[in-house]
Amino acid sequence: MPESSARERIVDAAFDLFAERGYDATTVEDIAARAGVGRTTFFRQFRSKEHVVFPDHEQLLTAIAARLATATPRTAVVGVSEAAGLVLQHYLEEGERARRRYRLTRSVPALQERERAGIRQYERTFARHIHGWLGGTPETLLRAELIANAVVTGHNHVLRAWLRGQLATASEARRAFRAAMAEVESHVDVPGREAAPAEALPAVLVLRDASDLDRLLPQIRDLLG
Amino acid sequence: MPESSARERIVDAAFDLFAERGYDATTVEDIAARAGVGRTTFFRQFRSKEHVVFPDHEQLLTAIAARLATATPRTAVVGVSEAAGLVLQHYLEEGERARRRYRLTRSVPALQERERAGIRQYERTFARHIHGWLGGTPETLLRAELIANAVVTGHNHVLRAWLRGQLATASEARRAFRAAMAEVESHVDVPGREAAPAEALPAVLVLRDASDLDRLLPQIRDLLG
DNA sequence: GCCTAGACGGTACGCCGTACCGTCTAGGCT
DNA sequence: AGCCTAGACGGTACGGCGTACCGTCTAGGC
Repeated sequence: MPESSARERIVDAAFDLFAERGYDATTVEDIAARAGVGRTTFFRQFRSKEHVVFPDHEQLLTAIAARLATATPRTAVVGVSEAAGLVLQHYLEEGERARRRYRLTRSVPALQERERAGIRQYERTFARHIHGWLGGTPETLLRAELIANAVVTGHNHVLRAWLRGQLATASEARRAFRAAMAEVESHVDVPGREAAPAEALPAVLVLRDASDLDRLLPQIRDLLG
Repeated sequence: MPESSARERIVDAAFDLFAERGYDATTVEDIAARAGVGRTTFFRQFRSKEHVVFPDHEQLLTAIAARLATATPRTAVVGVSEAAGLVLQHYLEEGERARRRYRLTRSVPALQERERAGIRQYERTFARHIHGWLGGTPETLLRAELIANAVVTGHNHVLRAWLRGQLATASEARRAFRAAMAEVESHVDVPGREAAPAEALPAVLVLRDASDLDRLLPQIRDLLG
C-alpha cells in the first residue's frame, strides 16, 4: 500500500487540526495521534510545534543559497531577483496551504514571530552573498545588509498582497514581483546593474521536461516581452 | 528603609544568575528567590523569562513613538534620526548591562529571536509614521517599509559595533551613528530632505537642567560644527 | 539465516506560563 | 478613629512543551 510519508501526514494532520480547533487548542499529541505516529516521531521530524507550520523552510533556504552561489558580481541583479523569486514561486505552487498558513500566522503571535525568524534567515543568506560580491570588507557590510533587507522586504510586500487576494492570479503576482524588484533596485544600488545591462545578455533556459515549460512559460514570455 | 523596587531587584537578580550559571540553567524560581519575591510576582512584572533581559523595551518604544509624533514631513529626516538616536543613547547610558545583554543574546538563540522581535517593533513604528508622512496610500507602503528598515539596520550596525568594543567611546559611537544615518539617507529617499535643508533651520533645544546639557553637549557641538 | 544500525513508540521528567486562591496593606469615606 | 474596598502579594495546582532515555522492531549486508 503506497502510504504517504510520516512527515507529510503530520503536516496535513496539523493544518487540519489547527483549522478545526485553532492553534493553541491543538496539542502535539493530538497531531501525532491523527497522523498515526507517536509523539516522539513528531519531534524527530520537527523541532517544535511551531516549526510544523513552515515545513519547507529549510529546503527553501538551501535552494536560495544554491541559486545565489551560482551568481557573480556581474550577474548579481538577476541572481538576487531570481533567488527571491524562488520563494514566491514556492508559495504560488503551494496554493491553498499557503493561504491557510497566512490565516494562521495572522492570528497567532507565536507563529508570527516564528515566520519573522525564518525571514531573518533569508535576509542573512542574501546579505552574506551580496557582501561577498561587494568585496567582503567591513565598510561594505552595512550596504550589503541594506540591500538584502530591501530585497526581502520587497518580496514580502508582494507575497502578502497575493496571500490577501489582492493579486488574483499567479502571473499577476509575478508581474508585481518584478515591479517591486525594480523599485528596490531604484532605491538601493545593487552591484553589477550598470556593468551588465539586461538587454545584452542572452537568456539560457534549462528545462527537464514539458511540465517545466508549461509552468515557466508565463515568466519566460514576460521576461522576453 | 529605602528598598529598590521589586522590578529592579528582579532584573538585577536575573542578570547576575544568568552570568553565573547561564540562561538555561537558571529557572524563574531561582530569579524570584534571589530577588526576594514570589514566582507569581515575576510573571506579573515580565511576561516571560525572556522578557526580563529587555526590561526597558516598552519604555523605549513609547519614547520613539512620542518623538516621531512630533515630526512633520518637513522635519522627517531629523525626526527619524533623532528617534533612532534615542535607542542608541539609551544603550550608551546603560553601559555595562548592555554589554552583558549582548553576550547573553549572542549565546542564547531564544534571546536572539526575542531581540529581533523587539527590533521588528521598532521597524513597524518607524514605518507607520513614515508611511503617514508619505501620504498613507498603498503605493507608498513599500517605500515606507524600505526606509524604516534601512534606518533601523543602520542604527543596529553602529550599536553592534559599540557593543563589540569596536567603538571605544560614546562620542565615537554617536559620530559613527551620524555617518550611518547619512549613508542610509544617501541610499533611500527619506521624505523632506530637499524640502528643508538643514542649514536653513534654526536649532531649538529644550533642556530641563544642567545634566541634560552636559549629556547632550557633544551632539550639539557636532550638529553645529 | 544471522547481525547490526537506525527508526519507532512509550515513559518519565523539568520547567514554563496561566488560572485561581486567600492574605495583607495602603488609602479614602463616614 | 474605625471601617472598607481595591490592588498587590505569595502559594498552589495544572496543562503542555521539549528532552532524555528505554526497549522493540524492521530493513539490509555478510
